[in-house]
Parts: sequence; structure tokens; C-alpha cells
Amino acid sequence: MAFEKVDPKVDFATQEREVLGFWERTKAFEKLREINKGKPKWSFLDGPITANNPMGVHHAWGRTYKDIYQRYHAAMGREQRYQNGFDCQGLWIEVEVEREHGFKTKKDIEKYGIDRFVEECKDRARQYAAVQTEQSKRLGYWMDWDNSYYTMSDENNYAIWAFLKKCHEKGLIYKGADVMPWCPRCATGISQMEMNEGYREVPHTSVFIKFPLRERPGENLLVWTTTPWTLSSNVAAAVREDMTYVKVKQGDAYYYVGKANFENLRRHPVQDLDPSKLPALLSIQALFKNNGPFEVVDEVEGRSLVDLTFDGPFDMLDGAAEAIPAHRVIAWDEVTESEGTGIVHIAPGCGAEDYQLSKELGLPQIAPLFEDGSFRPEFGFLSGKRVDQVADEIVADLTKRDVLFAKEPYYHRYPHCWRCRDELVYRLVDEWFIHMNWRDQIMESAKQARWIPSWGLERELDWLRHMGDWMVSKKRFWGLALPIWECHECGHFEVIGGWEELKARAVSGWEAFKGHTPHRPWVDAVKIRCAQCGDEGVSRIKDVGNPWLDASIVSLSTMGYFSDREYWEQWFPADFVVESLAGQFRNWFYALLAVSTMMVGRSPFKVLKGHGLVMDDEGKPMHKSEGNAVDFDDAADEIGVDVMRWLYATAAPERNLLFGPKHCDEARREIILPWWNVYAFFSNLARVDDFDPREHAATWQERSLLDRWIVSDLHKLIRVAHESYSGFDVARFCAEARRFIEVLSTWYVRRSRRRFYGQGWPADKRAAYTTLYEVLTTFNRLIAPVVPFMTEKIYQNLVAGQIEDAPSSVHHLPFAEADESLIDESLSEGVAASIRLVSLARSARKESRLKVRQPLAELIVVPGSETERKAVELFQDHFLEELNVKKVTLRDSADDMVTFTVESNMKTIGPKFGRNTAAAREAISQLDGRAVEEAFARGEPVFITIEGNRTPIDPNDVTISRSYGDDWAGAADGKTVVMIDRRLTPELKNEGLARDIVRNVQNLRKEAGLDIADRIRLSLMTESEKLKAAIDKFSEYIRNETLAVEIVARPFAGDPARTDIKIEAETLRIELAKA
RNA sequence: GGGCUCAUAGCUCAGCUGGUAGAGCGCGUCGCUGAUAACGACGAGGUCACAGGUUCGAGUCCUGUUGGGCCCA
Repeated sequence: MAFEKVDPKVDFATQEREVLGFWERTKAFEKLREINKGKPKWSFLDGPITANNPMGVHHAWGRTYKDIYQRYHAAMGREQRYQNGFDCQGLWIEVEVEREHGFKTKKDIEKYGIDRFVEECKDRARQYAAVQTEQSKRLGYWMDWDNSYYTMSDENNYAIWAFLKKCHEKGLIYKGADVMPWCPRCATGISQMEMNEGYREVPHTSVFIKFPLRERPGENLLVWTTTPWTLSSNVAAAVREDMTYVKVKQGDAYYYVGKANFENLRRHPVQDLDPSKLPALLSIQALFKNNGPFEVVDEVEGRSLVDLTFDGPFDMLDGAAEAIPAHRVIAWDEVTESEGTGIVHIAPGCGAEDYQLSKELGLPQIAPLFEDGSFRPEFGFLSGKRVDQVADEIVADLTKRDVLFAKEPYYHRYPHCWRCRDELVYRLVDEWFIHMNWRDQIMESAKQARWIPSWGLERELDWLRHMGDWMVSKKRFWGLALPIWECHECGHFEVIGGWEELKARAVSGWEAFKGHTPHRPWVDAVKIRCAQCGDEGVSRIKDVGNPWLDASIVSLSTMGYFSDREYWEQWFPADFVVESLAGQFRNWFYALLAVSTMMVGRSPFKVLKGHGLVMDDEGKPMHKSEGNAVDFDDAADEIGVDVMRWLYATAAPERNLLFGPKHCDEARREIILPWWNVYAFFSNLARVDDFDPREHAATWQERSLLDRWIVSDLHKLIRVAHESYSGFDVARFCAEARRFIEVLSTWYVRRSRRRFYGQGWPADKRAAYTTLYEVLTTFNRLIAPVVPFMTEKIYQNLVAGQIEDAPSSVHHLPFAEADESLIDESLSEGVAASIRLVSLARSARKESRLKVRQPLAELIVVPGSETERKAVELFQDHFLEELNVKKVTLRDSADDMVTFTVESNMKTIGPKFGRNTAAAREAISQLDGRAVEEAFARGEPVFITIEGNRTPIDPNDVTISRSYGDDWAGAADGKTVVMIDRRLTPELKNEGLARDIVRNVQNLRKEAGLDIADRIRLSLMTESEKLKAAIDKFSEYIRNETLAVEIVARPFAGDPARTDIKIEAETLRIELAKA
């Protein structure tokens, strides 16, 4: 069958869609699985993608790696699971569903119905799982899409139950109280994991408050806070014992303030905002000044204030009653001189550190807020009001009661809910935890795996060493139903390990639950009997699970640990996982390791590879909210996914990657276009010539050196491909592949072009065709895992369309194996040398301003090595053609034409001369190069004298190089010299002119729209004697090159193609017409 | 405040175990010309963030500083 005509200007995105259709029609993926069925297994474990929104381009990075390595191992004949995962449960989905309904609070959801709400969450997860599936297919990601796992599945949820039960059996599950960041809108605690994402710099009303000391009437502590609402729950005030405090008199009152704090210039602690654009902060000293005259009357140590008692700012509120007897000054090392007044207000129910302190010192803990952030009824005028709306009222109240000393807007970094953007507060709550005193075991598991990059392990261990207990509860609706049943009568709790167990334990509610997924609200209907007190109404706690639990279990749940242990053993541990580095050390990597360690005592993966973040053009992180995130579909249509995949594959994995039009275009130009060009060149010629890969095959003996060379380089590349794919370093292969394309295009094809043009099938033409065909089809196979679309297209044309029994897809082929017998290092070096020499000679031409079109008489090469000498001998015609010279001469020396310079080889000079190296180098540079070289040639050493010591140097110590002038243009590189005869004879001159004329005629042919094979009548008209002579002398040459049946010097009748040109200031009119 | 990581040409990045700094893009000049909206050559452009140290010799090793990124507190 004929080769297709290939358009060099192809629309890659459209073509990719065609290929997708082809894969679909031919069930290409299913066939691949069939091919590898029963073969040795290679196990990849997918980290689930959050099924909550369409993919952005940043999702495509990891997915490209996943696909590339799976494709490689498929080509290596490994059976795989190809299971994609979707992360479905959690607050982020709830937030989107809430937004659709316009819900503001949890109460809205309860009113709407938890069941309906949860069903809609499920629907949303399914909906976006479907969207992401389609997008992933568009990316060319070959997965068993009908078999994706969903973390919301019953199987997955019950698997986590089993894990939690096992933890409980070891006594690791506990209910703890803690003060934690809390989002009043979402009415849920925010884990440390989620906190970092929500910091923003905002102003708060900060206040300076007087705490009157009971023992010292008229004297006050001056305290400062940025969260006035927490004053309602004040219990104590902290000072640092070793700090100095000043006692300031103003009017009749005295105030204690840290001395340094008193004097310090203060500024807003902001990073992103420009401090110069914010309202200036006054020093505390200046604040005093504003209030009138003042005087520092004393200095005291902090320890002298400890144990004094004081009146709290809101002692009149019922809710604060418990604190009244407790108000006293305590010592605390965390008090600083750099912030605040040096006296810190302590509210254990409203701050994490305060809470720790209260546990140590036995202070009361006052928790003033409900879940929704409103004040409890016992807080007087604050009751029922939202915490974020009371600052002004509190200030007014404090002012009225003369407790306020000063207030100011204060900008600082403050945590916000990472989803809804509301400000967080700190709130005392009950949560459920897994005790993590078994972290050493997890660390052992982590060490079993290979981490890429290698510092990943240290990073993970660091997290494991320092992490706190794992808070697994969340007071929300959509998520894993924590299988904890807690007895309200006696406080006993139990963890249920699965569906069967729950059924056995149920004393009521089973009918209502039966047939539903183990989610709220259905599972909450089930009551069990308390094993301790016998109460029959024991309910599940209302909390749902931390979403990282959901993804943590997948090395077990998705691979059949609970359902088919034999199958599981074949696939566990995974050979490979790959995810984004950012965040996963404490999220998925951690959770995966922890669960696997608990359940089976080892790491669930053998190799973990991490990659960086995708940034925008300017290096800024992509965020949907910033508007700089790039939609996957748009990018795929715009640039094509092969380009995107190449960009991702070549990037240094552990660094952040910049994504933008410029970088995409670069990726396109560096490989996609050159590769397509070479392919198009071949295919279009093969089509015209009716090339048949079998019929016109050339034997190895018939191949030219150039053919053998490119085949040798190809097999070297195959070697690299195996190393880098199997070592999970595809970027290294891509770099080599790119280099290969470059030499293939700029040397092999360029040098071989004419071999393809002749008529018939002489041996050399067959050799050229056969070789290029082999190279194209093999290389195509090597890069197919990276750019699966264009390689498929090429394969269909070059192989499947030509060879009867060929596999139907390029992705069904086994990976190429390097044939070591075809690798000829010396030949590879030889061609590399000739490329280098030609380049050197070009630079000589360039310096003399002798363009390549102008033929020259002679090229002299003084080879710098045996390789170069052989290269000149073997590839003489390349030198003649590439450089347009009449002959190439090898010489042993051009000494008679050159001057010498001597340079030191520091690698040997250094050890030899030690601290005198610099002097030696200077001395060596002064040597007479020619004399040195002659001495070495005779086998004699050369001496230099440093500080009176005469030291021999030998040939290894120096590099001798040359330079020159006059009739020759030369260039040198190390020992290598090339020289070009710059003298132009009239003959050469005429030939140069003739070539100029030919070139212009060819241009005109093209402009006139003539076919390559069209014959023409040609008219060349000029007044110039020079041009006339050249035309006359080279008329045959001109006729042959331009396919002219005749050359005349008069105008044609009619409407011929015509142009007027200038060659070396002489004018020429060209006319031509089809013969 | 602590850990990890990065800092090399205008831009994006290579530089393995220390031995006189490289590529691609961009820019400039020139060239090639039926692979042609492609391609090649040449050129300009760098105190390798800064400061110390080790060494005959540091982009490379060590310490510190500054500034990015990620994470922890």
C-alpha cells in the first residue's frame, strides 16, 4: 500500500483526536492488556485525584509520568492493573455542593436533609470523575477506566473501618480535647494539614487593655491582643521572669510594660503586603504620649510580678465567673520582647498554646463559642453574636468601662478556612485521634522504599519524627463514617470493624440502614448494645473521617487485601507510585505508609517518585482563584497533548516547572516539529518512489558508512532508553532523544538527501531508504511512551499500512532491544569528528566572509587525532559537498603556516606544582610552542624553572594550539587545524556566480508554482560581462540543475514568470516558462 | 524559630566523583535553499547570589548571610 502524503504543517490537536478515535475503534488498550496477560506483573498504585472539578494542566504532569512508565513496562511485556483512583469524600466536595445551593451554614444542610445532601455529594464526585476520565483519555492516559476505584465505595470505607478497629485493638484510638483552628462557617475543625493553605494578611482591631492589680490599687498590667473577643475568656496574664519591665506613671495610674516592648519601634508583621502602604504603628511609648504626660518611675524583673492577681476585663459576665478566682500572673518562657507589651493575655479556651499552658498549670478553660462561632448565652451582651462581628462592641464596652488603653488596626498573617476563606478562630473541641507512638515502625517502612529524589526519605522521616497524633475526626456530613459507637451512659466506646460486625452488633436500626452506603445519615440509624453497661441505645459519634484516611487504605482495599488475598499478594507492594511532592509527605505518602505498616508491617511501595509544582509563565503557583490556572481542555486543543507530555517528560522532576505558551512552543520546536519533518520527508519520497520495505530492503553489506553510523547511534540510544525508563528518569532519555533527532535531521538526512532522489532502485538508494526506514520506525517506538499520538500516526503510515502482519498499534510492539553488534563506537566518534571538522571549517569560511555557495580550491586538515584523520579519509565527499571545496588534503602539520600557543593542563600541573601552580601556568604560557612540540616529538621533556627549581613537563601537561593568516583562512581547536584556500581563480569565481544564478532560478520556479519535475525554458538577460561569462561557462550545469531544456538571452512572448535580481552588484533578468 | 531545597548568559535550564563555564530560546550578523512559515553557521552576552573557609586549584566541598520554593512549629 502506498505511503500517505504527509503535510508538514499538520494540526496536531486534530490529528490527536483522530488517533483517539482509532484507539477506541480498534480497542487498542484492551488488546494491549490481552497481549501482556499472564506475563510477569508490574504494579503501579495510583494516588487518587480529587474528583471535584475539571482537571487543570498541572494535573497532567503526574498523569503523564504515570502513563509513560506504565507504557514502558507494557512494552517490556509486563501485566499491569491500570487502575485509576478518584478521591470522592471530604469537605471540598461539600463546599461545592453548598455553593450550588447557596447554603451558608451547617444548619442549612440539616434543614435541606443530610441524606439528600450526601447523595448530591456522591453525584458530584461521580460527575467530575466522569469529566476527569474523559480529560485523561484526551491526555492519552491508558487506564482501565471502567475499573477506577472510588474512595467513597463501600469496600473502601469498610476497609478503613478494619484499619481503625485494628488501631483500637492496640489501644491507639482516643477522644481528646484540644483547642484547634475552627471555621465558624463550615462549623468544623481545620487540621494543621489544611491550615497552611489559608494564611492571608489582614487587619484586625488590636487593643491595649488595663488589668488592674488587686494587691496594688492604682497599678495595672498593660496587655495587648489582636483578638479582642478572647478577652471574654481571659484566665491569666503571663510574663517572662527574666525580662525587665518598666513601671510607667500617667496621671494617677501606674502601668507595667516590658522595657524593650515599651521602647521598640513596631511594624506590621507582613510579608506579602508592602508595610510602607499600611498605617504606621506607634511605639508603646508614643501611645502613652498621646494620652498625656507620663514618666517611667521604676524598672522591675518579671519574676516580681508573678502570682499577683488582677481583675479580668469581663468579670461581670456569667461565663467568666470561673476565671475570677483564677486571675493571676504566671511565668511563661514564650513571652517575647518583640511583640505586644511583654504581658500576654491567656485564654485557654481560645488559643492552642494557652490551652497547653492551662493543662500544665491547672487553669480553668473557658470555651465561649458554639460551633457556628456565636457566643454562648452566659456571655451577656455578646450572647448569640458571631465572633467576627463583635470587635466594635467590645471596644465600645471596654472604653465605657475605662479598661481600654489604646486601639489600632494591626495587619498580620492570619489563618483562614482554605475552602470558604472565612477567618478561623481557635476553639476548644472534642476530637478523635490515633495515637502515634508507633512512628518508629512507620519510619522503618519508609526506609524500605527507594525515594526519588533521594532526599524525599529524609523529608518523610523528618515529618514522622515530629508529627503529632493523627486527628481523624471532622464534624461534617460527607465522608467516611467513623465507626466509633460511644455510650452516653457510661462513656465506653467501641470501634466496629466492618459491615458483618455491625450487622451482628446491631440491636436496632438495621432495617433502616440496610441497602445504603455506610455514610451519614443512614449508618447513624444503627444502635448497638454497650459492652460495658448494657445500654441498648449506643449511637455512632456524629463525626466523619479525615479525607486522608480515605486515600490511605488503597494499597489494601483496591488490590483485594480484604476480598482476595491471593490476588493482593501478587500486586503488593506496588513497584511504583508517583505524585506531586508538595504536601504529600504529610498527606498521602504518610497516610499510605501508616496504614500499610499497621496492617501488614511494611511499605506499600518499592519506589516513590515525586515531582514539583506546575507554575505559570512567571513562576507563580497556579491557582484557580488567581486566574492563572490553565484549563486542561483549552491547552490540549491549543497545543496538543504530545507537546504537553514532552514538556512534562523533559522537566527536572523535583523542581517546579513553568508552563506557558513560550515553553510549550519550545517543546514543540525542539522535537515534535523536527521529528515530523524528517518523517514527512521520508514518507513523501517513499510515496513517490513506491518504496516497499521488504522488496527494497538493503543488506548490511550494502549500507554506507553513514547508514551504519546512524544505526550505531540509534542502538546506543536504545541502551539509554532502557536505562532511563527503567530508572524512572525519562528526562534523561528525552535529552538524548532530542540530540539524536538533531543529528538525524541535520546530518544524516541532509547528507543523504540526494541518495533518495535518483530513478530506479540502485543499491545505495535501497540502503538509504532501508536505513532511514529502520531508524524512523525504531526511534518512533522509543519515544512512543512519551508522545503516544504522533508516534501512532507515524506507525500507522510507515508500518501498519505497509506490512501485512504488523501489530495494529505502535503501543503493542515490544520495546526495542539494543543490538550491541551494531554499535560501532569508533564510527560514531568518526562522524562526530567529521561534523566537528566541518563546523570548524565553516567558521574559517565565515571569518573570511567566503559564503558556502562560492566554491574554493582546497581544504587542508591537520587532524588532532587518529579519529579525525580517519573521518577525513572516510567521509571525504561530505567535506567536499558541505564545504563546497574542490579537494581535501590531509597534512601532518601546518606548522609552516601557523603560530603556536601553549596552554596548561591543570589536572596534571596542579598536583605537580602544588602552590606554585599559578606560576607554572604562567611560565608554560611563555614557552615557544613550536619548540615544545618538536621536543615532545623527539621524546624529550621540556623544562620550566619555578623559584629556582627546574621541573620537566611532558606532553600530558600541555595543550598546544595554533593560529595563522595570509592566503589561507584557518581555524583550530586543540591540536586540530583546518585551513581553507581563500584565493579565487576566475574559474571558481564563475562557478560561484553560476550557483547564484541557479539558486535564483529555483526560487522563481517555486514562485511560479512549478512541480519539482517540470521542465522549463529559461531566459537569462544581462549587460554584465562577468555574468555572461559565467552563464556561458556553466550553461550545462545551470540547465541540469534547473531542468531547463534551453537557455536563451531574449524575452519570452506571452506572460512568463519573471524576476530581476542583483548578483554582486550586476543585474540579471530571469524569465522562465514551462516547456 | 526549625527542616528540606534552589540561586549559573536577557529567558528556561545542563554542569557526574573539585581541574581554565555549557545548551536551547531570544537577540545580532551571515549563510543554505524543492524537508522550506523549515534549517545551518558565527557572534555578543556570565566577578556561577554574597561573605568567609578547606585546597596548588571551588560553580562543584564546608560554614555563615541574603533571597525564592516546599514543609514543620
